[in-house]
Amino acid sequence: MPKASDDDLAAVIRKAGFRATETRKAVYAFLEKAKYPVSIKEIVDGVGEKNIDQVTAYRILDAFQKADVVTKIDLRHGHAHFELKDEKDDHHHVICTGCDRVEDFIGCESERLANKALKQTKGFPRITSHSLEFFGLCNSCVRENKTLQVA
Amino acid sequence: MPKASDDDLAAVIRKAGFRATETRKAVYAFLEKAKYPVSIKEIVDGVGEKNIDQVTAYRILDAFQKADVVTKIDLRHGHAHFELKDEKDDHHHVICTGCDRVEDFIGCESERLANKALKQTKGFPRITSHSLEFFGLCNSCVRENKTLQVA
DNA sequence: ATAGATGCAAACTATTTGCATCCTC
DNA sequence: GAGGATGCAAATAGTTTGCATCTAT
Repeated sequence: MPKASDDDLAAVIRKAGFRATETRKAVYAFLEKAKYPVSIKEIVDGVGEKNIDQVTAYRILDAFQKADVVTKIDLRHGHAHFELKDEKDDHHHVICTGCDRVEDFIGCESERLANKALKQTKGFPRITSHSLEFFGLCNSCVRENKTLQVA
Repeated sequence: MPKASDDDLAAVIRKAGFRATETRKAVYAFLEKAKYPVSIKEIVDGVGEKNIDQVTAYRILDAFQKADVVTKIDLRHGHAHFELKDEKDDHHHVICTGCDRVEDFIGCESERLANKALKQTKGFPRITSHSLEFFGLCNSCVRENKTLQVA
């Protein structure tokens, strides 16, 4: 993700169509430094300084999604996770069903697969988005002999 | 899905490791005739005759999942959808973000992609499951000029 | 008969809505 | 100043848990 310096941050947010409030800058900055998809709770806690309300977090994430700045991801944890959308690399995740480990992977070939899918369907003119995640037990969970969760 | 005649139903359920109760047979039969992934509410309503409790539905679906009989799917509708797992064709879905339309598609090449993913990760020995869904507006929603939902 | 299955009530978690107040443009 | 943004309280939705009762094996 292109690191927007704290100075440009406001500009980035305005370009997305929003007022560059402290709260939004804080949330955006937090998302920028997050290594993996974060939950609402992590955002609220992680923003630290500026105390932001959980409801506000939901609203900001919602707005960012609509502005195509953020992606909502289902890690099968029972609640949503979010990350900044990166136009260039369409990456996806490998998620451990035993612990919280998440790793990225790129090269999902979504265009090709989407076309393949469109050829098989009757009612869709085009695909606009997709989800793809892989699940498995990570090495340390395998060592600890954790059983595979249904997630 | 191999249609289990109402007679074999009990056997199928027992083989999965459960007691073949009326409730389970009803749920299984309903899943068998469902054309697309169904929600808990649809199951409870659809089973008709035998009034089953929502909680029981959750528990049965949970058990079926653990027995690898059922798959839980995220259509981005805010609640889970379920369908019978079909060993042979690993199919996925194209979901309209304007209405409830869902179509199937097969050939996700998950093995190849999963291997590709494993090569890029450091902490995972193998992939045990995956999710993949495509989203877009269906023809009639496009005609009605519905805006793309973030879902 | 016994352990698993079910129903009902109640708890819990995630997310959304209403409204008064605040702050950016 | 005006309209979008935020916080607080409260509602809603989905899902889970506890426990007494029932039933398939």
